[in-house]
Amino acid sequence: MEKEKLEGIVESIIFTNEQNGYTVFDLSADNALITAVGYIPGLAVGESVSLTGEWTSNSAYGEQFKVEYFERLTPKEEGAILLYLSSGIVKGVRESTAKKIVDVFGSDTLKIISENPKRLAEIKGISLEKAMQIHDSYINKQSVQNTVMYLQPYGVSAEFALKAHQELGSNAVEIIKDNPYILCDKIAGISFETADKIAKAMSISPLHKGRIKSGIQYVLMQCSVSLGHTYLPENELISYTSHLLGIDEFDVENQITALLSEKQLYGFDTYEGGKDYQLALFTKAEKSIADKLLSLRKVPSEKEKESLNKCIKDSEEKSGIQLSEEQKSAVKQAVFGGVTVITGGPGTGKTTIIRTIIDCLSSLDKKFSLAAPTGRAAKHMSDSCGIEAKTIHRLLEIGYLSDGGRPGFARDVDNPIEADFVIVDEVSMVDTLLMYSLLSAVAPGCGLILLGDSDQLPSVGAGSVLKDIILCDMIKCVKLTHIYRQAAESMIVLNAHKINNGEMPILNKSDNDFFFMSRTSSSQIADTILQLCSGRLSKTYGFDPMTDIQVLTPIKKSILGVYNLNSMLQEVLNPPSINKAEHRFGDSVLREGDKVMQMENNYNASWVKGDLNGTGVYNGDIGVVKKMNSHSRTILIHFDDGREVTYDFAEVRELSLAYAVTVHKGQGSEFECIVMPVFKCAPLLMTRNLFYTAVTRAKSLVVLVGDYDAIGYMVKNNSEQKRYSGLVDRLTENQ
DNA sequence: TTGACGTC
Repeated sequence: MEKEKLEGIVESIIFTNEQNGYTVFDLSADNALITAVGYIPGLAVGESVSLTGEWTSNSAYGEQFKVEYFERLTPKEEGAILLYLSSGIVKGVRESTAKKIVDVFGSDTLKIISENPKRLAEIKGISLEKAMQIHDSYINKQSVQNTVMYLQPYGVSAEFALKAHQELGSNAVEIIKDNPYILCDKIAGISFETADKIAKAMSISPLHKGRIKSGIQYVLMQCSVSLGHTYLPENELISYTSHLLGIDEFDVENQITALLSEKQLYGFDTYEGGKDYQLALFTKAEKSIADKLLSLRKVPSEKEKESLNKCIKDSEEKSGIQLSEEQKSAVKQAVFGGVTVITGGPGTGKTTIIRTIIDCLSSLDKKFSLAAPTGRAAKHMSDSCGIEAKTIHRLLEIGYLSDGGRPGFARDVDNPIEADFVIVDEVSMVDTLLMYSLLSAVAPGCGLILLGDSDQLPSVGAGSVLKDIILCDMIKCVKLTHIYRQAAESMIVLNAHKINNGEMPILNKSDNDFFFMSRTSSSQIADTILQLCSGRLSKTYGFDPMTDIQVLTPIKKSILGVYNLNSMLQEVLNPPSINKAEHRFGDSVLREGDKVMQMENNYNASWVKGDLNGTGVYNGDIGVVKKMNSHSRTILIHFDDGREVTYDFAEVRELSLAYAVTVHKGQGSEFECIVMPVFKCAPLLMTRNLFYTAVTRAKSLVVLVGDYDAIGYMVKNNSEQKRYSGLVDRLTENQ
């Protein structure tokens, strides 16, 4: 996006969050009234500001200018100064006082307030005490401004500069000059590179202690982000850090010791006699997860288990599905075992078990909440259980905390989830920090049921929580192995097992359901996928390209990414026509008849479903573009559960074409037919888990298109097992 | 390189 610069006068303040300075206001610039949003604390009507940022469109409020950097132009002439002081921006000064001061000091007013405040007391009605109070209030406002202005040239946006000022106080600039690294240590969102840039500009020594300490923590953080580690072995930490900072390993070791005594870092002895080092954040998270899981455990009594026999029987009659002994015992354990993990591959009956558990909990009059890590997985859970499931973030009520405005969860230790049971699906995608937040919000005594398949996609964030819980052998895990799906003898299931064992799948056996088409270039792969989806598969198998066939790909960008495949698929599956209205926005087009997915939560959108109506469309909802109206600038979307929602053209950015989706979004859903490009992309994504997940989304047909060697690479790449995580040790120590 | 989230 192109950065734009605007200058103008603040016309009115629409909203201010006093805690964090987030402000919504109208600005008159170039004879137009503009709504702008951004972090500008204490902004007042009448102020002149210069804003840098970009245009955004907000679903509920339309076009808005999002401010990243700002400059307040200090008012120079008397009228402007009077307006400025009258706005209430300086504590202790209202309109009448402002007028008195400006009458006396004219255009020197602000200079007097900041440099020679005693002179204010010359004015009748202003005591010396009040004069000093006015001075302090004005200087404090200036210090916010100074911090923002000092940090902006280094690429720190107003939002983060403000956080720095809040954290460091009115001497922020002095403190930063003394040790710029305090910025990346204390303010989430300011990077080590930014702090290092400021330090370089000030010629701070590369051996500055603050620099080395921050470097160590930065390396640990980077390794968690890019590799999923929650700690690093000593030798790796020292060598990466000394490399990054261009200093001696010995100097790094010294500061590790310092960080340990400051409790910023924790050390753990390894079995081999070495040391592992972990950021305090992850130590706390892993310790809490372990403590909570262990404390939730209960051993169900025989009497309790028997008491469920009738509920289970009723549930079986209702669904017409007979549960095996293995499944019945899983249900009993889940209902009375405090905390239970249920794992199993596709077709092993997890959905049947969740439904039965829900029936039992309902008949016991228990309150329960359902959740999953991605929007699409939550949607799938809702559909298969007939009860609303939320993303974990939504269950925890993500929002802005009152203390400083960082995003945070409203549900926590002090305000736990109001339920007797919390049931979470697709737990393999839950990372350490999210699990920590989730478990913190689970009240003592609340039942916890975790379901997942540890062979499927791991979390994007650090840790391998589900694998660790299974591995530690301290929490009751029910492992479902029997495959109930009618396709038990199909090649899809057989190949899924082969992939899991690191073997090549069997391809192209005649009369079967697992095919590979060799294509060398990206454009050949894309062309073949288009042919398959637009005709070949529906001719041969009778699949409906809109509902039965799903293209899954690992990435979003490049020729074989979601964006491009979607626009190519749109061309063949729903081509332009004079009968179909369309709407262009950004690089994309939406046309009547298109298959779309809602990509973010919109709590305000209202829907209609027959006689019913309500509000809210959520990330992962899938639908079809029914009608477009270029006069009212609206689009009607028909969602697959029957809800109809009218989108304003400005809201259309929340939608994306859904002919192709990422494998990550596909986890949790099933489709008749999967078409997947197999090609060399980012090695971190070319994993066995990803390939296994994609393949097992298919109920009756898998078609792989591309490079045979890429399949081999994915099958062999089980890099996810190489994540360093301390959770197993926390779960098993002291037991 | 994948996911989640948002104050008028």
